[in-house]
Amino acid sequence: MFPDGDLLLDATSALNDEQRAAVAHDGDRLRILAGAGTGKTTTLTARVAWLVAHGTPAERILLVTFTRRAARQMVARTDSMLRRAGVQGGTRVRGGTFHSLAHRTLRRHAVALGLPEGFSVLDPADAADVVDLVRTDALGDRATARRFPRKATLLDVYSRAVNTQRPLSEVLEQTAPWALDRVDDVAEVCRGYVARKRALGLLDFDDLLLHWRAAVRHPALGATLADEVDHVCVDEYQDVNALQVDVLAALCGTDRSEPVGLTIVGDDSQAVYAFRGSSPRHLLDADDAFPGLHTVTLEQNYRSSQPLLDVANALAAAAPEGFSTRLRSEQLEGERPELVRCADEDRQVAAVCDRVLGHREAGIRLQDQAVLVRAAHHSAALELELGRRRIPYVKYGGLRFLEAAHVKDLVAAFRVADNPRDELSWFRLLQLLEGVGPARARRVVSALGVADGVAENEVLTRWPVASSCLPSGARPMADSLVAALAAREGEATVTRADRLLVALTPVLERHYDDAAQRLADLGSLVAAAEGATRLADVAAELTLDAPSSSGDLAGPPVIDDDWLVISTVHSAKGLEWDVVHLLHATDGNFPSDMALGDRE
DNA sequence: ACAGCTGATTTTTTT
DNA sequence: AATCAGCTGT
Repeated sequence: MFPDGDLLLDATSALNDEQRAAVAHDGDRLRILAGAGTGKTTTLTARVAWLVAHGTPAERILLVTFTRRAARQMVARTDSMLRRAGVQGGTRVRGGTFHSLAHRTLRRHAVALGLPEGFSVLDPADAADVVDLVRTDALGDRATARRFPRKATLLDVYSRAVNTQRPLSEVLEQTAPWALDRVDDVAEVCRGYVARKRALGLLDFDDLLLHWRAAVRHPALGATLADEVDHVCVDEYQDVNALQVDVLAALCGTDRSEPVGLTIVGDDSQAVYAFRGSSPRHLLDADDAFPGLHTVTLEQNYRSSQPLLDVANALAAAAPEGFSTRLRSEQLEGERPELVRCADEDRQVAAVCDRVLGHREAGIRLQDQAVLVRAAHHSAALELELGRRRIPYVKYGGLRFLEAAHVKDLVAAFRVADNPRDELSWFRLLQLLEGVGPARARRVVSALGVADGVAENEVLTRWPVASSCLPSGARPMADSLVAALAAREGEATVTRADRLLVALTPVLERHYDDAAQRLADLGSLVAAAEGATRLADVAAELTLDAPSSSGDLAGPPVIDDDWLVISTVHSAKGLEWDVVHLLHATDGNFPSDMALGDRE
């Protein structure tokens, strides 16, 4: 019955020779070095189709990506290809980001792994809040000559130490050298953070990977997990870190009874996540980790003209090591990139606006143009001017929807509604009230018995007692908020979400100067609760599968049906436009001067 | 004792 | 622009 001729034909008919060699490789260790714009997604999709045509059930193929967008796109494309070829229903490729796959695995096997069954996942901002709690506990008001590292920096230091398995002092020297004289305090905060996470049943992003690794290395459970998979495909392999390689090595290890195949795709010249422990070394040295690895290189570029690629090739050739793929295009004619010198930021903004409009006059929609920046705040001046000129735009990267303070407030309400023992969310909510700061919030939380194992349904019954810790001015708002927390029989999740928003509204109005603007965002968060069974799931889903811009959740801009894209370079990887404007192409930004500390 | 304010300080990129 | 440390008024 196999191979399935139609499927194969559909998958491979439009491929070039390089791509076909990759797709039809008949071995179970394949590395595809795919330069930018060489049809990587097409090739990987076709590879999946080829595997299915040769007998691998689609649902036993695991597709691992780094971003939710890539995961969605890849799964959708393989799905439609399989459907077109008439492969029978129920067969969907399993796909997701490293972190979301880890999350799913840990949820299913929490008990076997010794994790609390209802563990919650901390996004980096939540994690920073935990660090903040721990820091005040651990340090008290120890007098200091110098400023102590901020909570986000502390978290970064901790995370790097975990991901790279290096001593704290070494990491600190690299990331926050000015605080070296306080290693002991930093270490104490880290220890407190770990203890607190354990006590509260919380996992941060690093923990997801750590426990996933433990799961696949577990003698019995690891075998079960590997038995569910026949082939693993990993995209953007140049961005994996040591922990992720460990997971793959365990899953696809040679000691499995049924060998699990592996296809990795990457491009060492597109490695941009070294700051979070990734290293293109893992792509370069993949043949050590996976013996018998076969390599195919894709250099035929379909995105750009040759003059543009010449510039990219020249830059890449200067890299001290790596595969140095050379991109070629069939489109030999074309313009070279234009370097526009601007005397100051105002003139840069004006120049970009004029060019964007000029291109639109020439028939290129705003959607087919993009402005790329190295750091999210680099576009601030441009955004102001776009606003003045009424040019609609969507921004990717930078502050995420879920990181905005007011969004976190509503999410905290969602979480408490589902799980009244969520100490962190209580703590956050209470401090929104007038006259309530860390100290009072702490007292209320402890009066509720949140920390000391009071049954979930009993927490709210303690409210009348606990609320006596609040100043009288805060009482009415607090009471109505708590009244909204209780679930009602047969009530839809969206209705409940909306009720929470209504109760929270006066609180937010008092707390934020620009409340009107902030409240406008929150309707879409309530809408996201549609169809979810638990409110906390809305938060968890969004934590790991966050919309990449507020636009994703709020819908496209209202003014127009065409809009310009502003994106960080990081968020733009893999996308393409007809015209791209790069802001601040100056020393210190490309590359960032913060990345110039060492040779790499 | 505490919340909330003020002025100084720091500032990349993201799962 | 967000965060932090120290200050001030309740």
